[in-house]
Amino acid sequence: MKSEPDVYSIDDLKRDKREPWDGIRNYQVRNMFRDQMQIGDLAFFYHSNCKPPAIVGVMSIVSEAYPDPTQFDPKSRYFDAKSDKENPRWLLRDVKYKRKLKREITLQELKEQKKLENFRLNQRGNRLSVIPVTESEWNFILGLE
DNA sequence: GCCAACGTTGGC
DNA sequence: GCCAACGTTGGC
Repeated sequence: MKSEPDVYSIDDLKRDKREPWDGIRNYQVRNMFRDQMQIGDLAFFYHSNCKPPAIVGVMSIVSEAYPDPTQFDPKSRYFDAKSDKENPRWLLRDVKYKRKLKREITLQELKEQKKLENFRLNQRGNRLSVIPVTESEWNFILGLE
């Protein structure tokens, strides 16, 4: 799961311990939140749009999917005037801090790994901010730590 | 700052 | 339903 560190970083999550992962405005990600995730699932925290982009920590999914309140807040940058309270368009899940990696695993390093050729993060043009990770990819990446 | 690779919007 | 124009993401 990607976040820009100057907006919300792994250290922010370490401080907050638990946080709603709000601001998702992409239908594919919305559907993943709704259908694919389960409470207890683990996720990597990825710092995007920074130097260097890297996987920096591990967190867990700790809630079911529920409506993202920022879509109804006109003051929020994530406000969506077309969303309806009766039928909310955007969902989120709460995540909980688990740990920081012992060291950052940079995108560059991930791209150098033959075993991660098919990893979605490594594929060009991939702009999804939440990306599925297979169990073998997960274990391999943790082995790089 | 550039730009590739999307996703979204809206006219037709 | 098509597609041009526009907006966004995010690596570089």
